[in-house]
Amino acid sequence: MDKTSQTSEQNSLDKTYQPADIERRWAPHWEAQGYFRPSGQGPSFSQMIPPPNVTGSLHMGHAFQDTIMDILTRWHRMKGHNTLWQVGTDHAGIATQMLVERKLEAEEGKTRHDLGREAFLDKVWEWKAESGGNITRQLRRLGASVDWERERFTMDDGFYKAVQQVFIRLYDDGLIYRGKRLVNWDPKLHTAISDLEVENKDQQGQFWHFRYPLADGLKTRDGQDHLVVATTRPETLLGDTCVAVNPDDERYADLVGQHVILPLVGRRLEIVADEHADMEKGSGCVKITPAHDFNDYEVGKRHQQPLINVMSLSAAILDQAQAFDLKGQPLSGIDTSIPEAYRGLDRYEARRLIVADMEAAGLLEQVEPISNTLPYGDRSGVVIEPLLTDQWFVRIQPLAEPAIQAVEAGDIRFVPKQYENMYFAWMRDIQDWCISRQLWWGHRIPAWYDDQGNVYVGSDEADVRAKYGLADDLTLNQDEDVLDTWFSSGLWTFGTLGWPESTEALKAFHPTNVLVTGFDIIFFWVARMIMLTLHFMKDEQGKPQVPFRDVYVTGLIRDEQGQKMSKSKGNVLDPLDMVDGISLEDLLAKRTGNMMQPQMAEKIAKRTQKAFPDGIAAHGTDALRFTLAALASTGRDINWDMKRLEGYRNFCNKLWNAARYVLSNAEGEDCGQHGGEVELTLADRWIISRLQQTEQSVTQHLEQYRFDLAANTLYEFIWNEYCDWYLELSKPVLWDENASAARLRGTRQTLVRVLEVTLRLAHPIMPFITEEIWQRVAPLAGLAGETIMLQPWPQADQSRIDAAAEQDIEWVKGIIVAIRNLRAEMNIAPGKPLPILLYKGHSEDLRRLNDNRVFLQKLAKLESVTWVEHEADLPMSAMQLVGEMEVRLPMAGFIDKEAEITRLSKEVDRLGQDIKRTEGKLSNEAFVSKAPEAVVQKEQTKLAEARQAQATLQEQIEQLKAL
RNA sequence: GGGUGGUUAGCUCAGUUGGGAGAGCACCAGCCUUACAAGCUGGGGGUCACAGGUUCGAACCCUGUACCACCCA
Repeated sequence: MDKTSQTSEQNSLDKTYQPADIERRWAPHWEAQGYFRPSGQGPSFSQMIPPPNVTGSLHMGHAFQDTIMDILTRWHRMKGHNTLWQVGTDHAGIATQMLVERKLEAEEGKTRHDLGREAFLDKVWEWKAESGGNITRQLRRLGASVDWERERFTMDDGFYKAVQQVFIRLYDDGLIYRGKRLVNWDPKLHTAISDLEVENKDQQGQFWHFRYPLADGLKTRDGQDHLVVATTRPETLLGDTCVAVNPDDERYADLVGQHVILPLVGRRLEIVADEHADMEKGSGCVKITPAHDFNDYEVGKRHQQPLINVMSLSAAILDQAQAFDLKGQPLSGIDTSIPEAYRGLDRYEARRLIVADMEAAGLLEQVEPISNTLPYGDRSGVVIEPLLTDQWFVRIQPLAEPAIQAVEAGDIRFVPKQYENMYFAWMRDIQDWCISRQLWWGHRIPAWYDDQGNVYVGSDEADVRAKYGLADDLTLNQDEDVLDTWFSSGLWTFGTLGWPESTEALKAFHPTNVLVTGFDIIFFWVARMIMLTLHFMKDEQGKPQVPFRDVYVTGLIRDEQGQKMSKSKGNVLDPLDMVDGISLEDLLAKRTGNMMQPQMAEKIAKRTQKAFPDGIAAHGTDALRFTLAALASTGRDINWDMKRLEGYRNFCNKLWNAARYVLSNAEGEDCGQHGGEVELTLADRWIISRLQQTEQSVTQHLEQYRFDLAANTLYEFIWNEYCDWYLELSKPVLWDENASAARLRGTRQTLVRVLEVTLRLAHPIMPFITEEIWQRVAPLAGLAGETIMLQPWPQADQSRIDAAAEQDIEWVKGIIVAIRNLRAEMNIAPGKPLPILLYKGHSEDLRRLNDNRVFLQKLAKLESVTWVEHEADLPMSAMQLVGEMEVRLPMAGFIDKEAEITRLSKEVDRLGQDIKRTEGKLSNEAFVSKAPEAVVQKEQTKLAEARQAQATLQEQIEQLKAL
């Protein structure tokens, strides 16, 4: 884009702020100019985007985090740092595979097995090519200043190499092992999942109490010929191997070592003594099914029990059970037959039938309704089954230890700090991590097997043969499984910078400075990145490197009702719909189309119609970003509020119009950019002073990750100080035909320069509008530069903080507000010129009056201001106090006597309450003697002032009454 | 059951070593005042969840309770 054409085509800015056109011009321009690349100069600042799912789209949570990351990036870039924000996407194994499978089913009526592995993977890549641009398009629209030239994808060859390396090294270090273990098995998706992908849901369930007959004619102490065990999953009965009683339970002490007969099956089950049996619960006996329950597995291990698996990968009952020892080796000599009636039944059908059969056999003692929790797969939504399968695991303990220490030692800092506890709690109770997934889409495990089932780990077949000295004719088959997606994303910070090569990028940008992410992902990702990075990355002294210094944890964006946004609830908001706007029809189509549960569509449509009867208006990217920044407080939940967005869109408009005012008064005029004598008015010195404090404050808030406070500070300064007061104060100067050239120059210069600095301060939050305006304002401020985004970050100049000017302006504002009050309460038209008297003023008041008479007359619309020395010169008048000075408006023609008395009485009452409270404090001996001197002093001053003001007003009332 | 966070104006939320309760939006009244009606001016509105405690003084610190949310079992 040609910059000059852009500025010269239009002579003035549009009357209202039109973000769409501005944003579409600047985003591609910045990128094309290469402004997003690291400068190669100055200290490094780097962060990695948490890679979103490549085929997904950004939701509000992403927009929130990406905005924060961009604020940090732009801020550091302006501070002159060598800034890298690295972007990329994640292959998201299970999510993407499911999506493509569904599409395949819908479009071709085929399953992935119909296609075969290779053809299916081609389909996934096709889909990625088609939809993978979504995310990056959205990021660009949000103004994200990421270095697109370094964009990475977790399935890129280079990254895959890093993943392989990590796997191989961990295996060689003995930190990865393979074994037949119980895992969380998803019977619908046919894959193992990690504990983190399991969602536990409360529900009302049933506890079936079964009688297991004692073998060999034995009886319990109280004469029963059976033990009672209870279960929520009767179908697992088929895989029972023993019954446990508590070692301290005297009721069954003499039965330990004896047997019961497993009903329906007929197997003899040993009675074992184990702590796991809870004496208080039910009968105190518990059936043990080591192959189908995590707790039972541990019990079985303690008592050398076999593992008897009775379920298929689809959670149906097998035709014949499989028995294994604790090492996962097949066991012979155990009766693994399953009664014919149950063979092939789905787990729930089997449950019904087994309960019925037990009841028929008189072995069902009772059915107890209980509240329990069931584990669901977070992707499939079906109940997870603990299942004995061959899987790969990471031995986590040796990795967790240093990862805990890194946070304890402060090498990694969580912001807000409270999240460290969450991290510690999880890390200290961490289990080995199952990293294999029975999927096709993902990083294939670099392990090969020979016909004997021996395992060889290496980067490819040739490497394996060389490494293990295998004969060329030995047949090798690669493991069919892929790695958990989080295994690869755990390498994100260094894998994207070229590791395992020792690259310049790694040297410059690792460790990264900060990670911005949601708390829901601390375990999934943050913890794993810390563990893996510490293990693999060492600095030049060989000290383990952290992946990032700070972890800034954001809250979760919810809808207006505080509900989590989700596709199935139909309450998701696309950040770009906030930006561009969307009609109700399109929004409905978006929310109800392509649903996993179409029956929800009607309900969602209704809700959507109610929440957005007119669709969503366009607000622009800057307004969205500002809103997100303003919402970024330390809380855990953030309820999205369209009203806030609207408010901040209005704020953009305010800034826009302020710029229009400044430009209309400065363009083509002498703004001091070429030198010349400059005279600064009180208002000029005041706004410059306030600007320094704003710079200081915004910078400090950004340093502390308080984006909300930074945004508030900017809002406050721009609207309530620059616009409300300074622009108004500049008018009397600019419109004064007799104003000196130096004075005009000073005011124009201040208008322009303060705006220019403010734009830079606001740029990280609102990149587009600030750039657009800056292009016009910068030359007037005597600055050259291609873009605001490479200008220096403003630095406060302490010498320009001017307390005297601030006090004087407060005085001016006090008088103006007093007069506005009088007008409003006396119902006097805003434009009617008023004659004002000032009485009982001090010499300081007189000085201020003389200095600021013009400001007062213009801004308060005064006919005259008269300084009165003697009471005799005062006509009857309405009154407002400014400090001790009385601002008086003669009543003739303006004032309703009764109304004025009422108004003053209200004020007297209010002061009375203040006085009472302050007197109470000061009459408290303990307060006066124990509170700090300054606090007591303050209260005393306050009391004196309030008393005096009250007396003055009271006197005024008396005088009015006497009239 | 264990843990964490929260409860402040009608709504969404600030409140930084304890010292006169704030913002935006909404509401009421008046204004097209030559940057802005996406605006200007003025105004009403809160037992800071509840109960104790510490303190001269508590929205803030401590204890307990209730409710909400999330995490874990």
